Amino acid sequence: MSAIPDKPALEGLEAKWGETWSAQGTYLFDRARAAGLGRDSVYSIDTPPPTASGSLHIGHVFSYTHTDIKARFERMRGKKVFYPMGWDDNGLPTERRVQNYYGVRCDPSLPYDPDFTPPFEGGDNKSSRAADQLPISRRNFIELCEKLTVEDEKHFEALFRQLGLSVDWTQSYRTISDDTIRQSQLAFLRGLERGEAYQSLAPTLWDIDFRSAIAQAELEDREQSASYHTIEFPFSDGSGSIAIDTTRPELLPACIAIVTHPEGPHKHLIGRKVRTPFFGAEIEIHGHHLAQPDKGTGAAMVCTFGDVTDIVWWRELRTRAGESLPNMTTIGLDGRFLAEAPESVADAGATAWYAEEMAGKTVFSARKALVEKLQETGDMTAVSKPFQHAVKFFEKGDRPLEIVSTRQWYIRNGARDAELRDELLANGKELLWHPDFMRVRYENWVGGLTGDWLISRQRFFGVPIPIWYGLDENGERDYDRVITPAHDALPIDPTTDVPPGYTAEQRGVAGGFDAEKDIFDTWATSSLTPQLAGGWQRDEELWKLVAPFDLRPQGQDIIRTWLFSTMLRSTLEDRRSPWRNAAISGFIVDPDRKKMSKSKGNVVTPADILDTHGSDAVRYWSASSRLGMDAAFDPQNPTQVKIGRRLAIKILNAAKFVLSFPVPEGAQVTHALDASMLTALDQVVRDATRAFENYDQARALEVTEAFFWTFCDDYLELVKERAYDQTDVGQASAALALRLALSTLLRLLAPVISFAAEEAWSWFEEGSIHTASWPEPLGIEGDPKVLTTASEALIGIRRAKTEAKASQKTPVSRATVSAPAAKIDALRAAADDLRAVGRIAELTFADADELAVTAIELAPVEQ
RNA sequence: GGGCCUUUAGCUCAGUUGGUUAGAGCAUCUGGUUUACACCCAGAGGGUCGGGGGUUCGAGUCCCUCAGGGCCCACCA
Repeated sequence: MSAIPDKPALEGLEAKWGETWSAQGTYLFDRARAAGLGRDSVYSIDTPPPTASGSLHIGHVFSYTHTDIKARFERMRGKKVFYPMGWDDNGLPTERRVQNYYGVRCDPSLPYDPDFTPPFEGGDNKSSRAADQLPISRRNFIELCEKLTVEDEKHFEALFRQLGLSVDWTQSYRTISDDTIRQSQLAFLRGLERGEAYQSLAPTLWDIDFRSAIAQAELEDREQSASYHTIEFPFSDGSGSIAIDTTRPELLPACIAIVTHPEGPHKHLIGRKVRTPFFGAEIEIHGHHLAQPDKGTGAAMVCTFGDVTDIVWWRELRTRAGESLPNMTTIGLDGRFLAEAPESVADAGATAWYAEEMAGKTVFSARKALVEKLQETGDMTAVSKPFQHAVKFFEKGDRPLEIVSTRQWYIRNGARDAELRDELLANGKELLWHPDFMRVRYENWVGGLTGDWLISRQRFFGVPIPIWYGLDENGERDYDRVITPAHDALPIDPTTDVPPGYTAEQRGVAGGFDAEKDIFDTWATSSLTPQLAGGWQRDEELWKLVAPFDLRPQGQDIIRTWLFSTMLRSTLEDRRSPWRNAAISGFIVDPDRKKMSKSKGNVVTPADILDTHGSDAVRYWSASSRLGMDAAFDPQNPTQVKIGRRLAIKILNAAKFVLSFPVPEGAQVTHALDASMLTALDQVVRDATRAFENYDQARALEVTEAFFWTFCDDYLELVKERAYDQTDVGQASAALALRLALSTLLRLLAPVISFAAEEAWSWFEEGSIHTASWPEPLGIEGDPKVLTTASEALIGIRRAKTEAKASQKTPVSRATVSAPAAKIDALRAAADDLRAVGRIAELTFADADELAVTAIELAPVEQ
């Protein structure tokens, strides 16, 4: 126990208690006890690993606090809380930050330089030109990634500690650690052995700047300006032409077909042959239901590949001869046109013109050149005014995606497997969602999947795909001969490790082997966070104690990525949901209801807010919003934060006051008013407990807070004279009731107002409030009406004094409270306290329909 | 085009299975106050519950419909 300060204050509580909790191991997972008691004694949390290289924003504070509140509640209820923290170091954000911070870029062809030092440190986040970045080896690059993420993680941890997250910091993982790489590679190999992972050469959504394939879940639409270009395709028999509209005229050399609706206005042309204007490739007009009769001219050109519909047509259409359509690649992996025109181009002059005017150019420049040419030849008859239309982008990319054919690794996700899809939906139904309607977003996503999950990325910093390929006698990769490492050899890097049965000298030579150089998409590892945190295939005893996890907290924006992919991996590996509950936080909007984002410049740093208002205040603001609901935050005037701060200060002051009343030995609650208050408090305990159980921390806080203010403003005012006066027979009862209520209220508030509650607790109890037992109803039987009626009368007395413009301390010589008979009994039970608080010499009661102060006589003011 | 959420006082939000006169905090106004708390206390004013229709003895609450705000998915010639 510590001494009660003269002037309780919030300042310094974060540092003081943060150190104490850390030193005393308050939040450590008690694994030994948990092992003795079994899985049901544990509450395990699959904490979202923040992107280490990302910036902290107020949204982190918001959603992580929701989780912490639940963790603290479960801990006080006696659960052994497994609350780890992970760091997501993988992925493009880290690569990009390292490039700018150190002024380097990765060139995998360069050898490792053990003495390398970067050109500089601390570069800003503006993207610098690739030409200004020093090329370094992959290993050097990865070392810089590791160095910088460790620094970034320290900042996150400091903030999370200041916020008061009750994380067990000894249970942490990094997505780039050896353990993680091993588990990630192992999960992949097991999937490969079960036939869930496979490679495929297919059209792929491709980001030309990152030079990597990307997955459906990473797509986003953006509005782009475009124009319809009308192009005439002459019939091969010379009998006229058919017009099409396109926004991608530069893909004309890759045009492989014309498509129109089987019931549309051009249906009579289906099967006829046309030639691509200028380039002269002979193609056929096909019918397909996806061709919309009312769009453009009613006919469209099919190119390899302008958009995802082109992929469908390329796959599904057949010529009259029954042949599938060719893949005429024109755009390279760098987004520039290839050196040579596709072989379908029949016109020699056009082939030469292509090599001169389109080869090596970007989409934009090639389009300009070809449009001019086709206008010159008269094949392009019209160009519409620019309009806005949605184009697919990589969510982290800067230019529209192209579609190129590449060989990639995939994991089955139910898109083409009804049985798996149904299993994923069934597992989603068993999961308890908070709020429940979030399940629909998951179901929509699962139901709308168009392809398996593309997990390979042509990047550098991440988990290597742990395989090699056998090389044939010509030194070419034989994709059918995938060589895998033994499970106990993991983790491996195939670019430096040698596959079983080979020697290092056989790397890259005929009959030898070749490493897969791609890495896994960051989600392919993040989808394993329960396994990473819970010791899957590393510490099976721990895994049995924590899995399936009790809680997955996360934002609703990553249901399609993180939640879905984690569900998928668990379903494939264990045929079950990885968690019992999913708590989905809303996001933070500014006062204009716009989503906060860096580009809009309305992001405030959470450290400033915490410093200015205190962690309890910010925790209160977070707790006030229900799960799934967006919360407004105005950095200029954070109203809810200020209210939280006021509550925290009030808690300290009220506790100090209550503790100033001595509780005599053997004290009993004997006074009707005290029993009444404690009975009402029991109901608050029941309501708040049920709300916390149901993941409704906002309601738990609301009912507790409402009672707390009534407790301070009415009950405490009513009994303070009696509690102080040791000659009063009711003193012991009041002092004890106050003490019991304080103890209960502090524990009810501790999950939210964690620092102030701990501070006040330390004034009269040993040990941390956060490991104290959750309050149970006291069961003292009182009449709740006594307190509510006394409060009503008190308000009447106050109003009378306010209307007389008198001080509340003004003595009253006589007062009459009129009330219905039923209430008068309650008033009589509290008459002594009412007289004391109102300074009323003579208090009488009279019958009336409604409770009111019907007569009051203020004592003359002494001159 | 499909789906989900949302609309209650100037602002931020409660309002449980339908049940008296719709609540809280902030803001506003009027007062008080210096031995728990000025980071305080008391009191007051303020709402056609987005619009319309329906079910019901009774609707903020249930149903239909329209509109505003937000998000997700689809479309992308």
